[in-house]
Amino acid sequence: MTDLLPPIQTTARDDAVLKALAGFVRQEALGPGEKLPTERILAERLKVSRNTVREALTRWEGLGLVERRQGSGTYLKAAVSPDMLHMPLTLAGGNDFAGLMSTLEIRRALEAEAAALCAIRAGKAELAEIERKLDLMEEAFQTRAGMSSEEDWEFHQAVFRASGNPLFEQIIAAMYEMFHRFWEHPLGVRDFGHASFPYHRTIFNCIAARDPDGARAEALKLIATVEDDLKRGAANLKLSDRR
Amino acid sequence: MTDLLPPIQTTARDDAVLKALAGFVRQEALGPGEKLPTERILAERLKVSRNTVREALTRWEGLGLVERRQGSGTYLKAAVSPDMLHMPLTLAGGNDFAGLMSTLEIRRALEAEAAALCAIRAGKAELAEIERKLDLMEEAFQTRAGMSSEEDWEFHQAVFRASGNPLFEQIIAAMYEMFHRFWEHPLGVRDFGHASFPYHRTIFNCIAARDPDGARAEALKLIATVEDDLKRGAANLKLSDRR
DNA sequence: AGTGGTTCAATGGTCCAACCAATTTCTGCA
DNA sequence: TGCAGAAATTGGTTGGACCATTGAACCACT
Repeated sequence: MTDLLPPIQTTARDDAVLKALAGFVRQEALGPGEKLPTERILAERLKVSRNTVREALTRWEGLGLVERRQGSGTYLKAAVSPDMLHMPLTLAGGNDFAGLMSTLEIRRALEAEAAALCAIRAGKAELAEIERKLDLMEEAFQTRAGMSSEEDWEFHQAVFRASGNPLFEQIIAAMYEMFHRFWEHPLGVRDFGHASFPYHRTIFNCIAARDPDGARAEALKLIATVEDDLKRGAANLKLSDRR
Repeated sequence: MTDLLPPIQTTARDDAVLKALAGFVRQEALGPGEKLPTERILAERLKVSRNTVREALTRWEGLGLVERRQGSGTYLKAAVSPDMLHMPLTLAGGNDFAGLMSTLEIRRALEAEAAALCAIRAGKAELAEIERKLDLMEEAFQTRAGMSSEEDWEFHQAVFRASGNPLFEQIIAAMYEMFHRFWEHPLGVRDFGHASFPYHRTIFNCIAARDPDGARAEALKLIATVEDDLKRGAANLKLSDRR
């Protein structure tokens, strides 16, 4: 019945500090990379203890909004506005074949959707950026005769960014991280990722042609090749070297 | 060239504290709701200052893993294992409607995939559980003449669980939480969710019939109705009451 | 001019010892 | 037995101190 009676907040110093700090960042128009006031100065200005300031900054650090460098200062790592919404996502993934497949299933769903949305929404600038990343990737592929994780990932990121939905990039980044956490060497499959190579351009072509369904289909094919590689790798070494 | 020279880590007390604490939780087999040692005790046992312990716990609190109650103690809020991946999602606010649509786009991608996987993998027990939740939801719909968030969510959860991939439930739970944080009152749409009602059963029918493509299609229709409700709501009150 | 070493102030990281505020537990009276 | 008040427990806050790292200024030497 009385569900809408949130407990009153008699003490919430850290939150108050963060609110004030967010306001300060906005007023000063601070962007990523810029340095914000010293802990000691903040403590003095806000009339709270330095410990309280530190707890507040620890929160922001945990959210990836801020980076603290001892001896140097505290720097903004992302754009911060007073009305942001944070939702911590903690994934308890198993470090085994099933875990890898789990991340791939998520990627399959999200990459397909993101590619389709991208085909609908990407502007000219975003399109150009994607093509640039694609060229870089293809060049790296020719030069080093193999897939480059770095350039490959940057291409995908460009697509996610152009999807107009920031959540895609963030969530898939988590999947990517889980995937790479124990994929230090390619599971014995020497040409891991080779098969996925051509689909990068086909995805881009569909996006450039404003063909959402095509983009989705090509993205699905790409993920399918990765799943295939993974299964081959699992068969190869039977996952004996668990991390 | 020398890309593989990561900066060395000379100090990382709080991380060490969290690692130790995670190990403790695992060894003691502590679950959600259970109380963990006092800050003072932790400080003494780990031979670190209480301040350090507090910074570590502040991190976990920010991640939603733990809840601190003054005068009472610190309690686990979620299962915690030493090898978890934390990925704070942050939605740069501004426009409420855009934020809601962002979460819905993720849901569209994941719910469709989960429903399809569920149609392939669900066992008899899982199928029965889903149907039970469906019955409960339909009963609540008749009784209260409206969608019930609670029973509706439980139905979807049952589907995700039966998908065989725990990541679906975890990620969509985060989306669900974000969605409800925006949607404190139903945006002026009195029959929000009504249109989605019939699709719950059609989804279940497809799953029971082992029809992945059908399940995916019905899930997409369901999300489409929610998006529709949302757009209606946005048009209604023109988003004048920004939080 | 430039290279490398030294000094020194600024800054985040840690520690300590109190005290405050909310909660829980215990105690003693009715 | 029941309950109000005292006492202990626990997270929240404060202030002050010191350590470790950083970066800039300065200096000596080539």
